[in-house]
Amino acid sequence: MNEAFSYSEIDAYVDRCIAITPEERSFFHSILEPKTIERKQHLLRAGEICRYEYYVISGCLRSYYLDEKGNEVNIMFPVEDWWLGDLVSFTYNIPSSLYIEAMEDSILWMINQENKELLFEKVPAFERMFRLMIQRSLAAIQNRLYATIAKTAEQRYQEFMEKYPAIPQRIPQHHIASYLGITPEFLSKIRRKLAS
Amino acid sequence: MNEAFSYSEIDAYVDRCIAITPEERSFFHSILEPKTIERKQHLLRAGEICRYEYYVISGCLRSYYLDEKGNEVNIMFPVEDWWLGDLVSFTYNIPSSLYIEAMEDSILWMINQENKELLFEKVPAFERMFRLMIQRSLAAIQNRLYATIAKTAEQRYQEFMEKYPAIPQRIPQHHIASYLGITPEFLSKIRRKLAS
DNA sequence: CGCGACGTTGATTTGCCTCAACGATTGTGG
DNA sequence: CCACAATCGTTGAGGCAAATCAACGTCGCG
Repeated sequence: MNEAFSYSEIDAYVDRCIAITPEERSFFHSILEPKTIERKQHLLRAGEICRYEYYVISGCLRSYYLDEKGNEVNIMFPVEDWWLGDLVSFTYNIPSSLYIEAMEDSILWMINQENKELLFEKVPAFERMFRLMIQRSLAAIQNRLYATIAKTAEQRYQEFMEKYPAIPQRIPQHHIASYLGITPEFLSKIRRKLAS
Repeated sequence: MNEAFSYSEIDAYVDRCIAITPEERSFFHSILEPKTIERKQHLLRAGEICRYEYYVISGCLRSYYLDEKGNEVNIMFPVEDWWLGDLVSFTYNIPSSLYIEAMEDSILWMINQENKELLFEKVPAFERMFRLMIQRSLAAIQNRLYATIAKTAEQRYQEFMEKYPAIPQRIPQHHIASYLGITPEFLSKIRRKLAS
């Protein structure tokens, strides 16, 4: 394992959620597996079972699915200090409907189902950490749903730019349009309008 | 406490998620508080802190928020065997942005923040049960978001009818329209089209 | 250089909203 | 038990947000 795989980021993440002993931390470290992925490569494809949950040390990815017309619909753009994976596929061992593609060369920690269970048994506090993580995801996706239902594309775009000002530098605009639930052409028109 | 407050439904719910001992079950029962609410009464209003999580023994409710124009936007229609509450408000003790109204006279179990923590300490398996519950909520709301982004109102209505065929008998149509993110008038037109 | 990926622009179409009006049903007080 | 209001669903005309389609300019890169 090379030195790009530092525990410091993920340790800081853990410390923000729960308090653990040095021994518990060591055990946690022991079940983390390193993973690197190059730009344009896929971490997961629809139909595969998602065997891991991933923590992003560095890099940028996108998760998406294909709608019935075959259009890619972007779900999220995980960057540094985010967790990602297909929780449903991972938990129930069923084929995923998601694709995950690296948008930049990325460095990740990964943890498999069996070891995650083991971790929960040995250190129940981690059950809490993951519950808190899911809870935050739930809150975030709820807000996104309400925005999609009740707000215009222009408002959603402005909120996206406020919330994730760094993402547009790393992700092509047409992918952001897809995330917002609009066409690239329409996003372009929104930007023109806002610029004037 | 009268006999309408039966443990059998919630016990069955627990048993579907985790295995516990009779003593653990007794402790769980000891922290449940009974609650009845009449049709048209509110269980929660925006601005209040959500002090409880609720399990529905019987009845039907709706949770909604007000968008910036003051329109009610329905979020879910909890019925028998569902959990509800405002997780964000409950967890972080911040004012809720949700309203919860009973659509029928309803019978609930409720559990407060302090006792929930106590439960997690005494019986860690419950941390798992709540994690699984949140996980299912997350999966459900994700699907709803993707449907809202990528599908037409007609498709969403048909999926709603397949998934919750019993709800339309209990909830007025204009509330279902709001849940689907469309106007009552447009839902009416969709129904006319589908009927022919 | 030439090709593919990306963003922009304009013309046209469509999904859904707004507003206004109108029955049908339910509920409620006199 | 009736009268009346409130609630709920429907219908139609018109309008707007956003999609579709097609064309074009730019940039980075093999």
